[in-house]
Amino acid sequence: MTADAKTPRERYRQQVREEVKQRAWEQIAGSGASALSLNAIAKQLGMSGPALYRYFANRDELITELIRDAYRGLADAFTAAADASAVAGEAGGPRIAALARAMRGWALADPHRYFLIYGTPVPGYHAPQDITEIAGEMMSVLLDACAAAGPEPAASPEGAAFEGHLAERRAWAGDRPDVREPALRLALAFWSRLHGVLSLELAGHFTGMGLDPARLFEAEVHTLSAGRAG
Amino acid sequence: MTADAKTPRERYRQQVREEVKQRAWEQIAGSGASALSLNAIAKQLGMSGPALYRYFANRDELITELIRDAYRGLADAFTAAADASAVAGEAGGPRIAALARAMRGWALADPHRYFLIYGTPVPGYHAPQDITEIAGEMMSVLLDACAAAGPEPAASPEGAAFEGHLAERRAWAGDRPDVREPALRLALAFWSRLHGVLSLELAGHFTGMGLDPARLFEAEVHTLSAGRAG
DNA sequence: TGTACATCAGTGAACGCGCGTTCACTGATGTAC
DNA sequence: TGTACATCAGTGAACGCGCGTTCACTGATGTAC
Repeated sequence: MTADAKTPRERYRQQVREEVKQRAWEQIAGSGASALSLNAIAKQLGMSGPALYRYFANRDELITELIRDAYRGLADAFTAAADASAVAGEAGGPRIAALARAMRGWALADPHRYFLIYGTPVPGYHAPQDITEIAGEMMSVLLDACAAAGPEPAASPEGAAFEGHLAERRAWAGDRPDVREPALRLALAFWSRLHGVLSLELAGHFTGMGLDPARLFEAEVHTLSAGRAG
Repeated sequence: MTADAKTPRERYRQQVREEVKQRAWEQIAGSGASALSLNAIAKQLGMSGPALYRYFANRDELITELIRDAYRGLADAFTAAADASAVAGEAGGPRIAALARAMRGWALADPHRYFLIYGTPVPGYHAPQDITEIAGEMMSVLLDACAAAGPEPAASPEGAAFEGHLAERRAWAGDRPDVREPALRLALAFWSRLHGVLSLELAGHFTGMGLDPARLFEAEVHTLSAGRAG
């Protein structure tokens, strides 16, 4: 009953599913996610259109699977970066910077995969719960790094008020009393700032301006990680 | 030859064009930009499909027009907010905060319009030059506010190095020697941070977490505008 | 080891659909004398 | 003011296309005795 104990048929099934998804990604890279066509994928695989219905119930299931894989990939990239950082003896700011760079590297490796998660939302689409859980897993790795960086409580009254708000809305961080509000705040800044600079880069808004996206990204990383314990 | 000296036919033409665009927006709001269909728009307007070709050369021209209008709208919102802020006697931080809130208000009024500019890029699409110019006009209003806020040069070596990079890549700011590098830096932070928090909000990533997007936005506005001359 | 049966991958035809776009045409509106 | 002509909005038919999906079927692979 282990994952390896598969019949040849099951193994083959899974292999074809993977090939279908790979072609799907190629198609998305070429013409966008909305243009994804089951028939076109089948043709590229040398089979007839209806054959794909042996592997996916319909088009929506394939897309959901792609989104799930995208989340899974980003979560794994985060985990791998955190582990490597730990092995290297980093913590605090350097650990946060490592996560940031892992995020950018993952996004640059396949921008369409990134946009499938964080791009224009598909009207009417709601991610199934297991995908939400993967997103939570990702956030958990980030929260570990942020908590370990020992961020100071906000100095300004506005900042303190914001942390008060976060104290009331802690559900998204899971049941983790060790993660204090300054860490929540740092994690949210990490997420939204890096997403901001990264999505502008991936969409090409900087290249038209003659700016170097890598330096803009590093500048934001610096604001998040500089002077943190580690 | 003024804009008002229009023949009735020209006036009617323009009016129908506007109606077409309005229906196009409604359709985008309902099923996304990629599902925009000329035939469906025509049906909603009570005319046959081919009739639209009297008003738009093809589907691409209509989409480009929508994108142009979106940029125009955001630029106008910026200008209006800057003017109102000036009338109110604000400058520095408050002026920057006013621009930020104008940006959010504009985006919330029609999220799809926002995503048409800043969402997932359409593969192969390149905006015509006049659209780039509108983007520059928008940036110019932002730069005015940033320069007037008198931001201090970066304190850290990394920050200084970044400003050195910006000094070499000033083309996007136009020929404006009055705008120093700290102002460029502030404008880029404004743009990327607010886009980050705003696009996560519009895509619904916060609501699932139980967070209040308005407070997250204001927290970022605070980092950009607090303690600035004004 | 061989036979009988069940499982399942893949095919080809078909359904209904909506798309963008072209074309030749009708009929109303505007213009010139 | 009236007539002749040009302009132009809008129609309906048609083209070719690709889509998602269903269905009844063939043939290969695996399973049970």
